[in-house]
Parts: sequence; structure tokens; C-alpha cells
Amino acid sequence: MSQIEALRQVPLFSELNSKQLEAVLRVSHIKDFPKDSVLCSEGDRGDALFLVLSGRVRAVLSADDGREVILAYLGPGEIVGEMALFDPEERRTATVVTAEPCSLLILSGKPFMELLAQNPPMALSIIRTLTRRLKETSNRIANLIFLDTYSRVGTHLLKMAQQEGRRLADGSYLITRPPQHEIAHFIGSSRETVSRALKELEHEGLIKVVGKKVILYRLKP
Amino acid sequence: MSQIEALRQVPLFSELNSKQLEAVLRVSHIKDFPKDSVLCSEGDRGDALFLVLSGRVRAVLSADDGREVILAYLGPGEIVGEMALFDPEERRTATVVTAEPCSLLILSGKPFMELLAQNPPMALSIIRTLTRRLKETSNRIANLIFLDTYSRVGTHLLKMAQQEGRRLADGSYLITRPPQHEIAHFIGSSRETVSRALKELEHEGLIKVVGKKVILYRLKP
DNA sequence: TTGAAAGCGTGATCACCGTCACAACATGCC
DNA sequence: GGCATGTTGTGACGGTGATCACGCTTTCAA
Repeated sequence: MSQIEALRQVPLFSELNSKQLEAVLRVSHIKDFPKDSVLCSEGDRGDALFLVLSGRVRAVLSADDGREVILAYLGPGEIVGEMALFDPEERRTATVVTAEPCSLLILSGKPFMELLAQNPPMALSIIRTLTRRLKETSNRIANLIFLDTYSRVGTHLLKMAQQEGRRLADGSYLITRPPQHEIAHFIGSSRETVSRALKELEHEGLIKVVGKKVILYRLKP
Repeated sequence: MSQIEALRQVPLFSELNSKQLEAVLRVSHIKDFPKDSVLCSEGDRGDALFLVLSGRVRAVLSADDGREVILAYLGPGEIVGEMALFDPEERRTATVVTAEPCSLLILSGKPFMELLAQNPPMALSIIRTLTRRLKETSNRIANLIFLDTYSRVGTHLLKMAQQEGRRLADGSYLITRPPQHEIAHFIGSSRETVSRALKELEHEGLIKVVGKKVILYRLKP
């Protein structure tokens, strides 16, 4: 059955046998979402857990006045909505929206927790995921504090490149550029400043914008 | 034996029986540190893991030019140094220093991992810890982006109060104030601005500085 | 007690960048 | 095609907050 096959690809489930995978499918279902679907909203109750099979989602936090920060992009293999599950206070701590058409595995919290308690490798996998995210988030704090907006734009492009882009023959990267305001929301800046920063980066020969693509010439890691 | 008793207090180990606790002690030891001891430095190798029994440590990241951010304070029950363990790339991602005299349980990585793989409740406990930290870190990103320096000082004082301070009869909090430059390093600001912000907060009647103590008059959460 | 070291208050300066305001494009939909 | 809607470039302005430069306290060890 193809759904089982799909699950087998997911690192989180890699240690499960067919029987266990079937158990997973019994307490979950796979669903496809178009771009910009809201999966859950900050403050909601709800213990559903999402696992990204394909596509990417973004976690967003908004201020009272409407401003927004993008907390993270989460791609294939990542779990989303785990906070409300693992933390005693079960409220959504962020709004999650599909950034592209996505295929998601939707799990109910309780059964998932039981599964987890019986599968140490799964728990370890989650621990690794959380650790990596924590590291990334900590790094972002450092970037916000140490770097000016221009450098943050550069750093962000580079990070995008590393986790998504294709590396070209000469060691440079090629990525498809998101709209400026999205970059701005991620790095905590304004659309205009991002525009100027991109120009500046291009001026210095660090990037080249071609249509909707950007080439990064070996920005240092 | 008193060491066993000490471990039993730790939530992480609460589900272990005496036999398992002894096993923990066989692969670990308890050590006391004076204030300002460096436990590990950014970039180091090393898979030792610390568990804070008493006191508080801080995790710090520094820029090339010497500036610093305090990534987190970690108190009793918290694990420190887990990143280097759970993440394939085993380098210290931050410098960790005792903020007070501390008593720490020092574990070696490998045996700890084995222990973890055999004790799902322990793994779940770690997952909860990481989740809470991730949430806090994400919130800090939002604060850095949404709030001006003055509000960040206020928010930070309040957070300190909630997790450390004593609540007074009238609902206000009493905390012992860290040096201004330490606040600055935490909120990503300068010592001078913190000084002015404290003054301003006092002016508005939100706080009162008395010697080394600060009273917070019901700052909103 | 005295000196050094650490912490604090405050003024002056000025750059970075958010905001406002447009105009020029691009895109897609009817 | 033509009109709405989203995206981008760029100028001007002004505020927040970093930085420098002090002098004044407090702490604490010798």
C-alpha cells in the first residue's frame, strides 16, 4: 500500500515495522493542502500534530498591530504542532500556514504520545529534531543581535540556499527568491530595507538576481 | 545514600527505580563549581552532559568583535550541553558558565544515550524540556523584533521575576537585580540604554529599585 | 584606609533603518 | 486587451538606540 510506503520514507518512522506503521495509519490520515492553507492559529486549542510529507509550511507569530515574524519554515520530515502536545499548556503557540502545496500526515495527540512512549528510537528522532531547531533558533537570536539588516539578508539567503537550493558547478547556489516582504518578515526588517540590501549585495557581486531566481556567489557560511 | 536522594529530586530521573539511579551514578559524578566557572566553550569537542542540581548557569554566544549574547539561563533540573550529544555534529554550540555557585551532575554522553533509549519516560521528559526551551527562544525572537529596548527590559525583568522572584502580598514581585550589562547582553542592547530604561520604568511607577533589589509592580504578562 | 576594579548616570553625537509616499513593473483574471 | 492586484525601486524624513566620554559611586581586597 502506497501510504505505508510514504511513511517509510519519513526518518521519524524509519525504525518502525509494518505492523507499527499500520498502527500509525490507524490513528492518522494523509491530507493534501493548497498553498496558504491555515493549519492552526495562535491561541487555538487542539492537539493535532502534523508531519510534513511534502511541501513546506511556515510558523508565524503576529503582534497586536498586525506585524508578523516568520519563526520557521518546516519541510519534509518535520513535525509541526508538537508544542501544544508536549507542553502541559495545550494552546497553539504559533500560526502555521502552508507555504506551498503540501501533503501532510495528521495525527491525533494522545495515540501519538502512546506510540512514542513505546518506541524509544522515535523519541530519539524527535529529540534530534527539536535540538536542531533549538540550535537554529538560538542562532537567529544571535544574528538579530550581532548583524545589521544587510548581513541578515545575506545570511538568510545563504541558509535558504543550503537547505533548498541547487549548488552549481562553480560552488555557487541557485535559489528561487521569495517576495521581499517575506524575507523582511523572517529577518525582522522592512520590505524597503530588504530591497536596498538586495541591491547592495548585487552591487558587491555577492548575488545576482535573474528573474525570480537568485544566484549566490559563495557567500561565506 | 545522599547522592541517590539528590537524583531522585530531578524530574528527569523521577521515573527511575533505585537500581537505575545507581546505574546513572556509575556513569556520572556530582561536582560543585564556584561562580563564573567555564563548563565548556563554543567550538569545543566533548560529549559531556551537565544536569543542573542547584544554582544557575548561562549559555553565551560571542561575536568576533567580543560582543556577547546570553542565550539562556538554565536552572535546577535543566540539562546543558545536550546539543553536542543529540546532533550529529558534535561541537559545543555555546559557551556555558556558572552564573552562581552550582552543583552539577556530569554525565558521559554514550552511556546516557543508552540509558535514554531504554527509558521512554526519560526521553519524554527531555522532549518536554526541549519544547519549553524552543518556545521560550521563539518568543525571544518575537520580542527582539516587535518590542523596543525599553519594553524588552521590562519583559525581561518580568520573566526573571516569574521564574525566580518571590511574589509579594500585593501581587508585585521582588527580584535581585543583575548588573545592567548582563541585562543588556540578554536583551541585545547596550548597558547605557538599559540604565535609561530602568530609570524610565521607575519613573512610570512600574518598578522600584531598592539597593540590589527591584520590586515589580504588576507589569502585565 | 586606600587603591583598584566594577558598576552606574548622563550628556552629546550620529548612523541605521522604519515609515511614508510615489512611480514603475509584473501578473493574472475577466 | 484592459483593469485589478501584487511586487519592486527609490527618495525624504525622523526616531531609536549604539557609541564615546566622562565623573561619580560601590565593592572589596590588601
